[in-house]
Amino acid sequence: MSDYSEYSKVFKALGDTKRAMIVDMLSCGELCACMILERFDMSQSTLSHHMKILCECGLVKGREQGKWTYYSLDEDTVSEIKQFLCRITSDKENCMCKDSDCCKGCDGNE
Amino acid sequence: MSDYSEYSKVFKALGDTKRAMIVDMLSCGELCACMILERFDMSQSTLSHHMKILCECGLVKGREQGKWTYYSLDEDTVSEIKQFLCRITSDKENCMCKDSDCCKGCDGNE
DNA sequence: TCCTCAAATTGACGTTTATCGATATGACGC
DNA sequence: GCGTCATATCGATAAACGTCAATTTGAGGA
Repeated sequence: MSDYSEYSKVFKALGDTKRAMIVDMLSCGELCACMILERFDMSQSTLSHHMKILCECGLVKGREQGKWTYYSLDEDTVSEIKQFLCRITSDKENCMCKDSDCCKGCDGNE
Repeated sequence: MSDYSEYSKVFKALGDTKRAMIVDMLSCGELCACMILERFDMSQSTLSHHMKILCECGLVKGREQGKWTYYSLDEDTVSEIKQFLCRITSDKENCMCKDSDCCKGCDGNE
């Protein structure tokens, strides 16, 4: 049904403080790598690595223009991950937990 | 301003497939550890470790009752993490990126 | 008071991650 | 074509992570 492992990549990406900050920065619009780098105390190779992770999970898109690479949020993925987060944290009428032998607690079940 | 590292813990917790599944299970209501364990192919100590991580980041609450421990989602944290996700992914009028030397792109800035 | 059972903790392991410096790639201007 | 600049990739390293089996803790029942 829901692809946990796909979205886990996104959560893993957001699980790093600096990557969460990068996402926050990009939420205001496209930025080129050097602008992002300026804001952080990290090497260029480390930033590049973080951007790769953000891109690979789908949260961020890269657009190359000459020497520069511009990054921006992928709004589709953003909205998907929000939906996913809502889905796994909200009660479901037909949840698997509602049938048979789950959600009764140990007492009622043994 | 916003405490990235606090919420990064929550994302890190959700970044593991199995923990995301556990959250999904708990969204339908309280469950005791043994019920969760039944659903997974993992050792009891591994489950206990995952539950600890989920509790420590605030996503899940544990309630001990006799021999058993019942787990449930902490709705406050759930709502906070949703808000945080929205915040870092949506455009902000007074975003730090809107001032001075950011968001102009490299061309306009050097 | 024992024994049993649920859960947490410990210690070990192999894997993944974050980071860096160094190097490679590829675009631009001369 | 040659330096320079922006990024990406590589290789190394130390820390963090997921997992298990074994042990400990603590509650309940005989």
